[in-house]
Amino acid sequence: MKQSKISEAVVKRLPVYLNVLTELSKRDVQTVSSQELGQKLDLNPAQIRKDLAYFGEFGRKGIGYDVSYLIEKIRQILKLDKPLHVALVGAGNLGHALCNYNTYVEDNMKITAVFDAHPGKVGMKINGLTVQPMEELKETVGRLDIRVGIITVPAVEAQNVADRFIEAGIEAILNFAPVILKAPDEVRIHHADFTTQLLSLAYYLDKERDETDEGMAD
Amino acid sequence: MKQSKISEAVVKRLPVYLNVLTELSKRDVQTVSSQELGQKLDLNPAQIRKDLAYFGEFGRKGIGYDVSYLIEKIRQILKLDKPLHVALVGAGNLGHALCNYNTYVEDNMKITAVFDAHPGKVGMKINGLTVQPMEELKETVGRLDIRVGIITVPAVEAQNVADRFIEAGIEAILNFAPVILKAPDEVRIHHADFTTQLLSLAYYLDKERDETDEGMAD
DNA sequence: TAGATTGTTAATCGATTAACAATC
DNA sequence: TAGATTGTTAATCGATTAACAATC
Repeated sequence: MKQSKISEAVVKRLPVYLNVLTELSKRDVQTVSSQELGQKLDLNPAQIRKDLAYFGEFGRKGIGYDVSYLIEKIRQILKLDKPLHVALVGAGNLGHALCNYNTYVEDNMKITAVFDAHPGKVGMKINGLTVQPMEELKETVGRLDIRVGIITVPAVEAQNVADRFIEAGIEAILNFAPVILKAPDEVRIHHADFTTQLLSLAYYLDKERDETDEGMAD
Repeated sequence: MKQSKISEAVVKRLPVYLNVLTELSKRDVQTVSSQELGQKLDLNPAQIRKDLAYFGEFGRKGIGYDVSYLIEKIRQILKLDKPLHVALVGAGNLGHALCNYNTYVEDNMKITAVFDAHPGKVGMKINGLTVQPMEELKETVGRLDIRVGIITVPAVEAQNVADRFIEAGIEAILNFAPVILKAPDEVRIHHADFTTQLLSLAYYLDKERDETDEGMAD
């Protein structure tokens, strides 16, 4: 388990595998081959086998992978075999959306505290949780053993929130604000800004439409 | 302009550049070097120069890049030099969040129609837009020249929405549901499911905490 | 002129894919 | 045994980085 060598690309695919496997499990599928998985996910079967092989020998030659067993193993790898507590700052629409999502709950990841700097938001109930003021962040994070933070505040406030998270001992942050956060190397930061994703999509639009209609556009 | 050769990695970075450049522009910064950009974005300056050089010679040796000019050029590359209309299906919290975001508006990208399959949602006002029933999707997409679609519905409904989009002639889709969508090759699909992103974050948590506290945990 | 910085080629690094022996 | 499929090594492919001539 020389985890140091495992690339980000591999790690990013693990939850995707988990996703499909959970689907299969619900449909009572017992066994799956790398080829079947590859088809479903539009990935090369060799890549899937290689990804998994970084962490151990989970399959059986000639047979494939046992769905339940592989789910269990991937959960272990992702450290989702124990409940993992998450804090969220920013009780706007996006914050609400994330709190109401419960896909990750069955994966042992759960948002257990919500904060907002604006007094108008404090006290609100979101999916059973009460929005707390920022002043309570540090104490709550410690008390509930929260290790992951989500930032869903406007860009200007994001770095400040990150600093608070770091100060409180958060180990990893998922940032939805369109800002590059500064943080010490020990704190893992992932960027989930969808503005960027949306804009990049435009590149792939058919040019023809512009070129062909050049003269008659408008 | 052999666009065929440009990798997805490069295209994904362009909006990020645009972001920082817009920031700089607001602060009336005239000129920026690849080194400065690299520092801000935590990227190798050579990479930034190379990315830009795929599309033309936008800088001046010994000087750097003119901020406004580079913004203009990147907008052109991303086809954001003209207004680009976007439709969104799924008027839940996430849909609301995206509609209220206006970061991309200054980038010429705008959500101009919102749909929802559930009668309870139809007629709602979101940021000036009225939620329409799915039946009106095709007609509206045609009339408003909408070319990009965003899916913010639950996983089970996502493929159906995608099919409707494709039927209506949408060219690119940003999908927030945790499902791999099937679509013809001409339609570009980007995956923006944050469940996956959140789960992968867990991998990077410090194991020590588990190992050290092994005996005394709980 | 001297210093800075681009655009670009060459070198490096890393990730994906193909191929196949091992084995269920 | 024959067919299927893994785990893994080797080959390929692609992306990042270094280096430097060109030039502002």
